[in-house]
Order: sequence, then structure tokens, then C-alpha cells
Amino acid sequence: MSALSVASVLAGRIPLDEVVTLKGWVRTRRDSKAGFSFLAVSDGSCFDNVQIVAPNTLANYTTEVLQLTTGCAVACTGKLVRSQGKGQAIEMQADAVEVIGWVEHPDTYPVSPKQHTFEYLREVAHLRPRTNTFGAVTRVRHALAMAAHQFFHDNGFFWIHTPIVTASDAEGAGAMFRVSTLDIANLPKTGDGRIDFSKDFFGKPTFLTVSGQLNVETYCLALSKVYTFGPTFRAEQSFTPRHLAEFWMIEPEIAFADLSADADLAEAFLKHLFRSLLDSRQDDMKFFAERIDKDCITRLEKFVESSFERITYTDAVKLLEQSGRKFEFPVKWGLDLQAEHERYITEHIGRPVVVMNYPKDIKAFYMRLNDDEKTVAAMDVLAPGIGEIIGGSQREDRLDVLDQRLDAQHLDKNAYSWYRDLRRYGSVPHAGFGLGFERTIQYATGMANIRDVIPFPRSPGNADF
RNA sequence: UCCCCGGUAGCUCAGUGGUAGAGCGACGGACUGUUAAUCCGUUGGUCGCUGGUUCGAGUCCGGCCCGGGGAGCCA
Repeated sequence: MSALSVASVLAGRIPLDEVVTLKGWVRTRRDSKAGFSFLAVSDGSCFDNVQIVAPNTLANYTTEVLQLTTGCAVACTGKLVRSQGKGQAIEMQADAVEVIGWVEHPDTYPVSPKQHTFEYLREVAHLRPRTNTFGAVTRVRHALAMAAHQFFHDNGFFWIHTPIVTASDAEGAGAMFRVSTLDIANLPKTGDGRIDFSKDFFGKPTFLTVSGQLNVETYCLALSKVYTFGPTFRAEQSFTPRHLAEFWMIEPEIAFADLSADADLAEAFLKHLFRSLLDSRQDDMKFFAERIDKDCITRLEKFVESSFERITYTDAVKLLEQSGRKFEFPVKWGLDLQAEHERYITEHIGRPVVVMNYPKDIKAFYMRLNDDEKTVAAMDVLAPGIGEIIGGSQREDRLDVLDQRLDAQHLDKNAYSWYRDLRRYGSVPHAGFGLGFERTIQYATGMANIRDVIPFPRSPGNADF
């Protein structure tokens, strides 16, 4: 007899009175003098635990069942029956409770059945998936990832596995981690005293990628609709609830497309993610609405029903200037929007906002210069409560303009020779964006700190586990 | 990197220069088709580290470490 998941049992997919085995971890044990104990057992397959009724006629009742504590691993075999108690429809009348793994010294088990702060649980990141919250986050994270792949697959996109290690040190998205096998205590030097990277593993300086975009553009100009979905690294000294040193990013790229098509894609994509999540993880979303953020379900429902507001950067600046608000940072055409400005815009409009066409001087070299020659076809999607969730653009597809932009930002054209080649051989208008996957999970669940929506967060000073 | 707040029992916290506390957890008992059960009891401390002020420091001062929030950077 093979073990079933708690999810399949609680969903009613197994006939009552059938004898089955369920394996999982004890959440709580409650003893009744009426001659049995209740075990709440979780296997992580769904939010709810299954209730196991273990009678005192079991051979190991006093020797083992009564010794069970939170965290013990058990295999329970018995008949599925309609529950006599409130709180669950189905439970198991156990014929056998086998202890697979004890918790040694229960007083030292870090995840006791009580409220813990998320800060504390980060210190026991190897055990926090056993809590309600982290189990729910994990299932939601999976559901969103699968929904992303499903959306792209259904729309004819191909998943491109862009490299993690890159020699391009100016991808323009922030500080990078160096990848090297050189002995840092004894660095090889060139004649003029500089580090001799020709002796390094790749024969040149290499780094962890800050974006798969430049690489994925090459596949876009061959397979038309592509995306990346993988880890990304930023060596910024960022200490905020929205930043990680290692995070996952989804970056679609579409050929024969302009910024407007890019915004259309962003909107359709995000709506699909959230619609799919609401559909597939009702149990976990109900938990988030009850315990974490009471508005999360209604926020997503509203999100999938309403259209994004689209405004230009220029109009956004006007909106801020006419707001009558006192901002800490100046509002002026040509200056980047600050967090407080973005917050005002999203709160004022009350739904996701796409801000388009930013001044060229505050944006990356690869963004397409607009006809006004002052702005580039860039967009940021701002979500209420979380800020920038997507950054994207139409790419500069004209070689001469791209070269001007590279020069203006003092970038080495030789380092971008393959990127420039794309503009020489069958160049087409194309566009794409980057979606921070963890920020998407935060937006969906209301989890306040990004370190709590990734299994093992990496941030400055913290690479434990 | 800058600004603010914090670090006291396994966890969450109170403690106003004068004997180290509570709730939860764990453990023991009572009770109960129970639901983070309830009730009674027991257990539990390098007060982040370090130096100083003081008759006396968890409490005041300096330095350092760690955590949280805000800013910047961005996704």
C-alpha cells in the first residue's frame, strides 16, 4: 500500500472506510481520557493538517503515542472516516501509528506550537518550512512559478537558460559579485602591478549575472518569444524588506514588438499569475487573508479585473507637482522618481500603474531612444504597497543610436560586440521586462519582508544555511 | 553607506541606579471528541560583547557585534 498525501485525503478523493497510510510530521498532540489521542499531522501537501485519532488500544499507545511531540515524523495507517468533531470533515481512525523519527529533547525543538516572529524563524530557516506560514509561502511560490511557465508555454514562448556566470561587467543593473578561482591570498600580478586575470579560470574577469536580458535578446531575435526564469545576483549593500543579494527574476523578451506591446504583455502575464494563484491555492490564500494581510485576496481579485493605468513619466511628474504634497526629494522633469513619489502615484491611482518614457539620462543604454530624443521607451510597473515590481523597455534596435548611447555612457563597444551584432544582422524592434519573482510573491501574500518568501535568503552579511 | 529603534529565560516581552519577572513553550498532574484546548504545578538567566562612571549598573556613558524600520540602489 503506497502512502497518500494529506491533500488528496482532505480533498475527498479517497473513499471513506478505505484503509490508507499517511506519512508526515506531528504538529500537535491532544490526549483524551475517553481513550484516545488526537494527532494533527502535516505532510506539507496542503495547508490543513489531517487529524489522526489514535486509540489507547494501539500496542505502542503508552510507550510511543503518548510520547509524541511537535515535529515527530510518523506513518499512520487506518480507516478514513467522517469526523465526529468540529473543525474537519474527514479524519483517520488509526490502526497503527509508527514513529519514523523522534524529536530528541523536545524542549530544544525550535519550532514549538506557538507564535514565532519571522525574524526568529529566519535563524532556523532549516525548520521554518514546518510552520503554517512558510508552508503556505512555499506552495504559493510554487504555484506562481508554475503559472508563469504555463502562461509562457501556452503563448508560444520558449524558456531560455541564460548563463549565471558572465564576463560582461557592465550590464547596468548594479554591483556584481566576482567569480574567481584565483588564490586571493596570493594574486597573480601583471608587469604593471595589476591583477592578472588571464590566470583566472575563464581567462578574464567574470561575475554572477545581474540580468539574463542581454543574453536572452539573442534568442529573442531567433525564436521571437522567449523568457528567462532563474537566479540573479546583486552585490548592493541593500538592507530593506524588498531587496535580496540573490533573487529570482522572470524576463520575457518579444520580437517585432514595441513598448506598448511590452506593457500589454506585462499586464496579461501578471493577471494570469494571480488568477491562477487564486484558483489553485485557495487554502493558503485564505490563511494569508486571515493572518498576514486581510486585503490580499481582494487586492488580487481587483487586480485581475481592472486594467493597468498607463501614464508617461512626464505626466507622472505633472501629477506629483499638482498633488500639493510636500515631498522630501524634489520633483522635477529629468530626475528619477523616488520611492515616496512612486508611493504617491500608486496610492493616488489605487491600482497598478505603468509609468512610461523616462528621460534617457536616467536609464540604461539599451533602451530605445524615442523620437523626441529626450526620452527612452522604458517602463516601470508600480504596484501599491510594494513599489516597482517590473522594469522593462523597448530595446534600441538601431546600431548607430545604440553606439551613441554606449559612447555617451562611456561603455566599451568591444565588450558588447555580440550584442551590437544583433543590430547588424536582421535587427527588429523588440522589447521585454524583468519581474522580481519574490516581490510578486510579496504582493500576492502580503508578506512584509522579502527574506520570508525565499527558502534561504541571501543578504549582506547573511549566507547561512 | 546614512538616519532611527531594538538586543533580558527555548520563544514573545515587562523591568523608572538598589534581591532577575510575566505569558507562551517544555516537563509533571487534573479534565476533556479534542482543535495553537483548558486548569494546577515544576523547570528555566553569561541581562549581545567590551571598556568606563558609581558604594552599587539589566538600567547611565564610550566602542564593537547582531536584528528591525526608513533612505539610497533596484527587481
